[in-house]
Amino acid sequence: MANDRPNQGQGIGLKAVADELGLSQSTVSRALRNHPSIPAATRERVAQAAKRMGYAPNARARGLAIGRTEAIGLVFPLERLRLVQTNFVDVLSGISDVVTERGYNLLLSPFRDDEASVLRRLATSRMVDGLIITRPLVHDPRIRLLADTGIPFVVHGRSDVDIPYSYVDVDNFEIFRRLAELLLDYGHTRIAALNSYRRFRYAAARAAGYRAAMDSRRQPVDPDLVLETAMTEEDGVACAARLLSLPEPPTAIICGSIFLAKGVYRAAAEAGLQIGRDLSVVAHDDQLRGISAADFVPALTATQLSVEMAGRRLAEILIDRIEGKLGDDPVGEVSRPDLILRESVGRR
Amino acid sequence: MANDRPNQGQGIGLKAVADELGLSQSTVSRALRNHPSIPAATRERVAQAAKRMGYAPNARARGLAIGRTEAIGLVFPLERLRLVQTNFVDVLSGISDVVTERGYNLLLSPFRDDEASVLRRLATSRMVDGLIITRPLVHDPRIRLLADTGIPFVVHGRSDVDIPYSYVDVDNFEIFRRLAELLLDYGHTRIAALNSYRRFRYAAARAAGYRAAMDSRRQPVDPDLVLETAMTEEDGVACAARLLSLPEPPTAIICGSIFLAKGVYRAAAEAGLQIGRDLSVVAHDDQLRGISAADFVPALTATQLSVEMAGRRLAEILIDRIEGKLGDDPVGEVSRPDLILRESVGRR
DNA sequence: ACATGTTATGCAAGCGCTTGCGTAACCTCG
DNA sequence: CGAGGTTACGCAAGCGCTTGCATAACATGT
Repeated sequence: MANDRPNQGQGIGLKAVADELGLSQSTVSRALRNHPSIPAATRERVAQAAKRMGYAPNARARGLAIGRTEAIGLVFPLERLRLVQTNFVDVLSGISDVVTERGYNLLLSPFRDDEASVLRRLATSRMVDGLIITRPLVHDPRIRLLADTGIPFVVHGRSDVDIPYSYVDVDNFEIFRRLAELLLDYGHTRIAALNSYRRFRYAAARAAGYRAAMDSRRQPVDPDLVLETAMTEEDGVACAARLLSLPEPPTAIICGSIFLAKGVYRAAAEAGLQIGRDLSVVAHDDQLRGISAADFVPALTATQLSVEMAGRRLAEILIDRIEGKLGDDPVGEVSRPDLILRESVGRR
Repeated sequence: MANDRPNQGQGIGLKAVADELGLSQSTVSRALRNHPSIPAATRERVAQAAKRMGYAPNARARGLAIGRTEAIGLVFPLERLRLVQTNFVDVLSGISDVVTERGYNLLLSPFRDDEASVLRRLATSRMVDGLIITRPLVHDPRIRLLADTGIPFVVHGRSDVDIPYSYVDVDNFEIFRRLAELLLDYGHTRIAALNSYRRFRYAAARAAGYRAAMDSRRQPVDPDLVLETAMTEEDGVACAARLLSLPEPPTAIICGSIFLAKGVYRAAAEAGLQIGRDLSVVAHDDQLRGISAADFVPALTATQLSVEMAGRRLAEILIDRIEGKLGDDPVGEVSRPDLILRESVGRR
């Protein structure tokens, strides 16, 4: 005997509904799942009874039988929730939406330090049908790990690994390239770049984009003008202050995030500089809620891309893959930014 | 035939390990779960083999067999993630910690509008072993709904319903009462209160605490001084501005959250008022990360209680309950605030 | 040497659902 | 009116694990 308290109490099972109607479990199951072999009349009768009796399918048993849980997992470092200024919750929000629409559940797995083991456990225990991982490094070991387990997964961002995998990414190279070119077009040459840490693939790509733009105009890259920093307002203030106190300060600053830009605006105000005239600022805008480049004073020129939409696509691709709606080949989507010109840039 | 692709491919099952060692599934299962009837030697042999072969228990099958999923669910409105200033992620962080420690998983269920159906589905499908709900209303229908399904659950906060349930709460009455009394002790009588919306039980309790303090000193409560607002910095600025422009402005303000207090500080600065001298401010501090009452200038006098700890307790109580470590009676914990005196309060 | 323990392990049922296949009952038609 | 085709449903196996009970092998006491 496995269980001393079988399906009783609150548990209305398929069996109970079947008995009530004088049908077999199979028929009830099929009727509820709209199997074509069940005539509409029966299907209706069953639906009624199920509803009346308060039948709810047991997700555990169903999961075992169909070999799926109808849940996907999201693994991320605990700090990403703790950070006040982050695009993480916007991604999460996009994912949640789709998960809800498709009738899936979302298993959140924050980890403190040992991500690999969390990932492996989740993947091999078949607790979820698929996984999403975020912020890949330039060479990210998680991709191999997941590929080895055979679980469907999709990466928010790309990584330079030699195995195929699915991803949703933005063209980070292009983002910084266009931002830099815009400033070059306006006659700036001392252009600073506030970028994230280059161990992350997206930051590395942005650095390359910046360099490409400078190279194409035969402008030297001054290492003092390229800073690696976290993407918060405070860091924006600090970086801007540092840049502005340089013997030969930049005339324009590219910000990797809108939070950073906000900080730069603050620092400029404190230094008595007017944005758009004394200092040009451009940024990449993830279109997070609660903060908009258009509301900056002066309005901030920025490349723009919805990170919530990225979250949606991540979930959609993953679920399609799980349900076999995609072929066997991984799919990758990279969206290119729109550049919205506003008032934060002036001629040098 | 239920499944055309039985346990194969990546799936190393109990059966495979058993065959490898010439043992039965039962023995391997018991060995892995440290059942006392298995001698240490065998247990060791099995552990080795399992590790070597990369055995990972199938969570779905285990869940069905033991009648538990070893996962708990957290249901909350999607906006709570979207809000920039919120204590939600701190609660989440406490919950995550415990869930990880106890080997459970966390199923996140954000909902857009129809919370009841999300809740019911989660509870009846036995997809999770227990649920946490947050921010109860004064009379919250979710409690009855969950109680009816029979699933273990615990509430972050209390509600005035006539069925027993488990909860973790803070003494909100006491928080506002003490804050008000402190100000009264300093000679203030025109004391404003920035509270949340009174449909939430915690806000109603705070309102009552404020009133009790005023009543006990025979001070009239001026309705113009009691505001209902969201708990953000912006709202703090707006409310303070409104209060200060009153014909007879308050000399002291009680803030329901530290974000609100931050806004009040800003508004006071703009109005040229010095906190602690021209205007006294006190607040309740959930001890969120990234913002501390001690770091305010001047340092903010506040009642203090860790909301992350509340998150931990919620998860601990829920899991203990699931595992039957608690009796059948619900447990409730309400913590009383510490009041930390700093420099934001002066004599009237 | 035999009854009685003790120890180490296996058998098989069961968790609640899905699903391949089988089969009555009914219909259609030459 | 019987062969062949539908239609509507049921049987039972199986998903991978846990666990109550049975049992074989061996040790112990008299």
